[in-house]
Amino acid sequence: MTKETQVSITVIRRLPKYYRYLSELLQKGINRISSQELSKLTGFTASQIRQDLNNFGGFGQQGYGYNVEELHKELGKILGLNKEYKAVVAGAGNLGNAIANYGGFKDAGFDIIGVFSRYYKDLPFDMEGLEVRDMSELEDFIKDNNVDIGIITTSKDNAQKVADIYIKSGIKGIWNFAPVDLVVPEDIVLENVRLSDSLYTLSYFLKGLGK
Amino acid sequence: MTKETQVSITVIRRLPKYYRYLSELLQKGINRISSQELSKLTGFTASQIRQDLNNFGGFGQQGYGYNVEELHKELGKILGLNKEYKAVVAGAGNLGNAIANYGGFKDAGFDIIGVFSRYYKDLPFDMEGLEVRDMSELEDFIKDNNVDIGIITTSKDNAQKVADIYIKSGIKGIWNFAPVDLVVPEDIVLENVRLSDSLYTLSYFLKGLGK
DNA sequence: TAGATTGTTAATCGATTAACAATC
DNA sequence: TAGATTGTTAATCGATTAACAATC
Repeated sequence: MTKETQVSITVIRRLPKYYRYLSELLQKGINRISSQELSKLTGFTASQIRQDLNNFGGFGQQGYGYNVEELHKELGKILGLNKEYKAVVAGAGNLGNAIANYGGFKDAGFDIIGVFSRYYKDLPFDMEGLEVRDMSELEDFIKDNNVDIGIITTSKDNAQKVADIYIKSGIKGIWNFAPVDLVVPEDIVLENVRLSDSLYTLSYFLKGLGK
Repeated sequence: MTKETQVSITVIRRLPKYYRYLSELLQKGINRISSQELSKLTGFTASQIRQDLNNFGGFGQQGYGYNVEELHKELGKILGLNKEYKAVVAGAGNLGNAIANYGGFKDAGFDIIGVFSRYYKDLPFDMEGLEVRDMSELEDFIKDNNVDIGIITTSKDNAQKVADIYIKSGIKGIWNFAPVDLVVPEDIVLENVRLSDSLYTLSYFLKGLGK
């Protein structure tokens, strides 16, 4: 709706870090911060910080800096954290369990309202209060509850199948933990978490150390 | 030791994807691939792929392309996946549990040989066969077993304390899941997994969809 | 050999940094 | 007002893409 020209993904991926530090400052009761101070905290240059923020508007004030509370609120809006999202998890293994039970997402407005598994009949462990449903109910559940986000913590072999169900059911965003590149229509937002890629990167630099 | 001039982090982070597709090709019994075909698979341009690989050597052959098995092996070496690493997990919550029990890391040469918790006395759930030790034993355990990698799945409040123990004990790499920026000496390799950053990024694009 | 595809140099594009006038 | 710090333009740097000679 705004004329706002496409902001680059590199900028977007820095926003959560700004948001995190602003949350801390807010908690500490600090109500003013300059790009230079924010630079010390985040490790980004002051210049870059000002450039980044100015993609979304002039939140600062010359000679003063930025108001912590205001900037925090604005970044929250930009990231969509002022909204409530409903999410489901498909794949009730250890990782699905961890994601479904991590309280921090709920606090940020992401409410996980269902967990689904193919192995409903004999799950290997207790899901800690969260009722685990059979995968066959996934589609109806999403439609009935207007679920926004589908989380995939299945094995890589089942991930695309689950994604297809998500897409068919009208989900808008997929948070994928399976190590596959999912095929999704372009109006579906896909965000991948690549745990082994991250570990391999660590390994690369360890090797450089001569280990 | 090699004269190899510092390869940029953006290149490094693409390597695991190449490696993943080459593993797949290998499994399918395909033994030859061109940069153009690899481009179709990965979504990177053929030109970029050739540039990336040539940071590490000329693995291809004019008129032919790349030998899948050879390139796979070379990338494995570059990423350090031909080595064995010992790792420990600090923080035996849901996420620590998931990481410690995920078999895939073991297969890639990362052996998690210990799990540590502050709440050893009354862990809220069973750790599935993995013995959970008290945090007080962490330092000696690392020294006695020559542990390479320390994984942090504690709350953010305890993460730096754990990192300090890791550093003191001689660990070389830290894989951090806690949402804090850890302070570590520069000879320690630090790799962060930012789950909420990833979720916030998803949220940003969902919002753009008008949700 | 003719065709294909690399390795590499040069051109382009985008992102970061520097600089400074505007202004609180 | 004087000092500080933004917003923004210009300069630099780095990464991606294009092009093509080398060569299998």
